[in-house]
Amino acid sequence: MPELPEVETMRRGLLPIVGRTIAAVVKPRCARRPIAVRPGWTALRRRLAGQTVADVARFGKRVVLVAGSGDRLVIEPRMTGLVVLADPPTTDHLRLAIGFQDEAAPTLWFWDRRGLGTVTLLSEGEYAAFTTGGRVGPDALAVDAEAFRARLGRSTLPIKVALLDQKRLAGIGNLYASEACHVAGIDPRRPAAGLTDAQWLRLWTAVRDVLEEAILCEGSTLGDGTYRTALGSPGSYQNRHRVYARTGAACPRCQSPEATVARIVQAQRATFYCAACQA
DNA sequence: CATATGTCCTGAGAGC
DNA sequence: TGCTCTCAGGACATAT
Repeated sequence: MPELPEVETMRRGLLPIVGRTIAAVVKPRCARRPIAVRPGWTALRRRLAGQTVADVARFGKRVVLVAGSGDRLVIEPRMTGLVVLADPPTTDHLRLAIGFQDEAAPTLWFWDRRGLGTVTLLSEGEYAAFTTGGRVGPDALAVDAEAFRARLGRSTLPIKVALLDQKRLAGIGNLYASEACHVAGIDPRRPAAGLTDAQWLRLWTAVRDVLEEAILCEGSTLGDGTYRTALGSPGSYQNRHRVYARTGAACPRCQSPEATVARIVQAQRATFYCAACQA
């Protein structure tokens, strides 16, 4: 499931399209129900065709293609979406194709097996309103320690559940929330509002360290093998997971056979942690 | 307002 | 073997 590091990796892999001119916006044949495209395919074609790609940005877990006009094409991969310049994993589940005037340039594909992803075209003003309007919080890598605490610290929710709330901070998903709590040595069940000063600093640092290390590893390709970089290669951070999906394994910090990774459910999502060293 | 729950979706894997 | 069932979880609508 693409979270901040996976989406940032996609973004970086898409940078070769900056400066290219969009020739066509295509809705691929799709045997299944098409994904949500707002405000509609006709508007996408009319407003994007002929536009130069000025930048490829990221906001939380969304990829943002910035057109020369100022329009932003916001792509949300959600669970199984991929934005690639390479061949998609399969020839079905193709959701969007963008071709460029340079015929040698590869096509940009949005592929999404489960079809939960969305594509939304926003004007410059609409995008500004979206990123500052309170529906989504600031990017998890864009906040300092004080802002990090301010966004999370008033909640009585378990800290791991609060980390998942995109209205507080954008970009952290289920995998990296568990990993960050482990690195910080904090029990994921602890109410956010009860963390100590030292724990807030450790958690802010851990979130940054985990996300940045995962970006360097080009994200996590899980067992289903779905996630790929924009050029089609898998990530490698799954080899460094400390607790995620490692139920029963020895805790990498305790290094003791008695201290094993536990799996619990919080807010209908799996949480992994070590009861021995996460207080 | 804050928090909780149900919904969407496909395919892998378990269990019989 | 082949069927059915469960599960994975990001974001949002709706309920409390």
